[in-house]
Amino acid sequence: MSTKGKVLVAMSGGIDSTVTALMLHKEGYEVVGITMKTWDYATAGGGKKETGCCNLDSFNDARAAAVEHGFPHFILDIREEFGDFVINNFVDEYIAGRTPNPCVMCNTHIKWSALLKRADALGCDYIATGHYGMIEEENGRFFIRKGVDETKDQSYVLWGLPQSVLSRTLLPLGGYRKTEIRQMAHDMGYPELAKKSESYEICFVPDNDYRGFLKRHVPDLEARVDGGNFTLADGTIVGKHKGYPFYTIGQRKGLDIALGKPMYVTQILPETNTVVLGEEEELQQQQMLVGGVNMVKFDMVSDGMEALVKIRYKDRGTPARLYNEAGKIRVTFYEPVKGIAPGQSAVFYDGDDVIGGGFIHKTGQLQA
RNA sequence: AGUUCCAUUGUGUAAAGGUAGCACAACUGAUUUUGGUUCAGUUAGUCUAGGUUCGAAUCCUGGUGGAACUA
Repeated sequence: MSTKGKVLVAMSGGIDSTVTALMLHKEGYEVVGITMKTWDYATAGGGKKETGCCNLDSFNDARAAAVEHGFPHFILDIREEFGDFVINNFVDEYIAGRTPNPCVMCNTHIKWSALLKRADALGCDYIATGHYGMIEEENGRFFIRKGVDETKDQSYVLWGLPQSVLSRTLLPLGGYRKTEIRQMAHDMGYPELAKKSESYEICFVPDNDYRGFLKRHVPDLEARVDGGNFTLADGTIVGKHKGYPFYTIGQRKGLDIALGKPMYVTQILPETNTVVLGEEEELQQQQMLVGGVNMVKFDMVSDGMEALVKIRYKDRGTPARLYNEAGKIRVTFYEPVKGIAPGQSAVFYDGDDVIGGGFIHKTGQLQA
């Protein structure tokens, strides 16, 4: 019956993953659904989220779809690994004065390995998710290509996946546009899914208040860091802030300081609990150093290689050249880029293909 | 305890007798599988008590508060 193979599909209960499962089922794959429990919503409060990469709220929907179409569905409790890794890393990074991207950490270190482990146990050939991206193979390497729908492309959050995982991953939505997926959900008999709004927010911060989450998670943090100085680049003190972990590079809103011009956070200095503010031009950087690199399309960066580099999720990318530098990659942009935040992911593209990616280590003029 | 100057939304500033406006901040919404950005919209002010005037932020008097100068 499974002419195409057996596939474990990560189902959140949202529109994208549900359509993914049904699409593969229709195509003749033997589908097994799985919903990962990453975080305990009962204790976290909130819960009006709809589709998402990792929420449990609509896990009943996932199960219902599986039952209706006659394939099995499991729940996988990965709260422990998720908490130990993703949440601790998230907190540690902010305390280090950096800006983490927990979705990337989860995809790279938790979600796919948990899926793969389960896939092996269940005898599945593949794993699949509802990400908007495509997996291609060339010269013996598997890589991710941007989804056809540029506005929904999620290749950015998948840069960390190793070859061993990519070779067994299916991303069936990558060739479609979101509007087509909505139509499919509708046609497949899930009109209410088709209407669900997009998810946002970090899955373990349902109220969208990461500052509050940090305070609750590290009880003495607030008292320890409250009342540091806002300064300008030249060191002039212009005000008091609520503690360096509660700010991020490029931030404009919430500074509660009126200087007549829009001011942005340009530097975070944990050692002195100082947050440096500057005008828009001061956010511009033309170089950065990227560490923790995972190569995807190619097995290495050749010095001077040209690439389109994204420094945040919704970023059209900026042309740059890449150079190897002591185990890291130095990126030199062709033009200044605004608000590069250490801790965020940098993803290198060759056209629509992900060459590789890493974490932004530092920015600014670097010694060559 | 003398003289002078000043007082306008949360902050900084416009309005030289005729609709109190701008920037920043704040709030709300749109956008977004991270943070952030961006966009749209909203709120909110003439220190106080009198006077002149058809009409006062604006002119006059007292008060209050701040700044500069005076021995």
